[in-house]
Amino acid sequence: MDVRESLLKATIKLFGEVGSRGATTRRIAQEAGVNEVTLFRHFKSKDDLLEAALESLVDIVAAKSLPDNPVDPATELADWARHHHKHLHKYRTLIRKTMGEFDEHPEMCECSMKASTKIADDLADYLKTLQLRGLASTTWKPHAAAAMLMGVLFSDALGRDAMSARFPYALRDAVDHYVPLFLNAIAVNKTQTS
Amino acid sequence: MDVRESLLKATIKLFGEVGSRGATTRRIAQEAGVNEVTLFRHFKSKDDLLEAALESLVDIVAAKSLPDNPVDPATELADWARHHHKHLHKYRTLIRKTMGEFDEHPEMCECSMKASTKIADDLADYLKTLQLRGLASTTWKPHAAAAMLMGVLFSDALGRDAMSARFPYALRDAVDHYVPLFLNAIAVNKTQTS
DNA sequence: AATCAGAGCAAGTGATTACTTGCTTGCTCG
DNA sequence: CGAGCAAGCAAGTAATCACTTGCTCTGATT
Repeated sequence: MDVRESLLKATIKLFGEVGSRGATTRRIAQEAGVNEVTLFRHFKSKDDLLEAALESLVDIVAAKSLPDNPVDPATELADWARHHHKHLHKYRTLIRKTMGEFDEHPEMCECSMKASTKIADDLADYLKTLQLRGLASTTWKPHAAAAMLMGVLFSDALGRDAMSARFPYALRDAVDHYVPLFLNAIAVNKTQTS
Repeated sequence: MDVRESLLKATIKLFGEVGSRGATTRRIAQEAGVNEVTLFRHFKSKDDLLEAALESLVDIVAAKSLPDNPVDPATELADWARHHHKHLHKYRTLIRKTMGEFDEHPEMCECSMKASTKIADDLADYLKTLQLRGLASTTWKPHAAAAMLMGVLFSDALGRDAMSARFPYALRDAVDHYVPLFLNAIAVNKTQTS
């Protein structure tokens, strides 16, 4: 594996475990299996490395999107929610660290925020289409509804290991509890699929 | 003001700004207007001080609770949501830092998690009462619904300064968008109040 | 065979960290 | 007056941090 690539990978891993101040250049180099000096030959500073590492990760998350032409909102939203809930949970420690360091290093976290905003916009667009086609009520704002679904997925994925009492149902069943509630919230016309 | 008290206050302020690793004992002492040595005469270590500081803060949040006997769910939930949304937003930087440091210092954050769990339990109890009295649908689990409302308040309060595009409405109006959606979600019987 | 870029290694820089020690100062209570 | 306690102050400890310098080695290319 490329030296630069393994440095980025090691940085992401350590940053998720111990944050930017805990991920020392020595530990990163050791984790990547290279000399510390080599690290500084590839990146001009630690901040430079951190920024590059976070940017390299964002590409992965952007993938999954909702269909332009809604056919079965219940199923489509459930699939979408399951996908993003899984991702949020997988990267939960890293996301927690990113949030904690936002106020000190906003430029470092900017790409993460952009990714999250893009996902929210996609969802809001989809919800607006539902409204336009008469598949859902029109009493709510798409961005507010999007915030609602994303909010519960986010806080579940990030909070269930810290506050297990707040989420007394299995991780894999979580989305099945939230999506029906959300469908009620936006008043989707019931179109049973089986 | 008491020396110990001003140390706790300074710790909370700095921790919210720069996290535990950034809040050095020197800066804390300076912020509190006391000598660094005095800090160590009151707290045996920096970790000891941090834990005491976070604990001293939790008492404030516990206050507001929902009525045992629901009369007007729409108004009661809106009041409750506004109150907690305000608190979450006020302490957003501190909460972000706490989340970021959870994996490294879980014992330090435990009291925060307990406070959050208590609030969620209160809400879940209230929602269960709504179900028992026939004021809402019974197709959902109280904890899942509670997670939904708290989730959107949480992610709005913590995310709107970092991702303003995701929340294209004023902070003060946010709750007014979320609560109607939530009332739909749990299918509260419409009881207009005016 | 000669060259040269990329990586390792040993050592060291100056700054900063949490925390300690020894001593002095000032306030309060009897 | 005098005892005792709480705080300030100067200085120092050992560790760790990001980052640099100078040199050596290796392997591919020309």
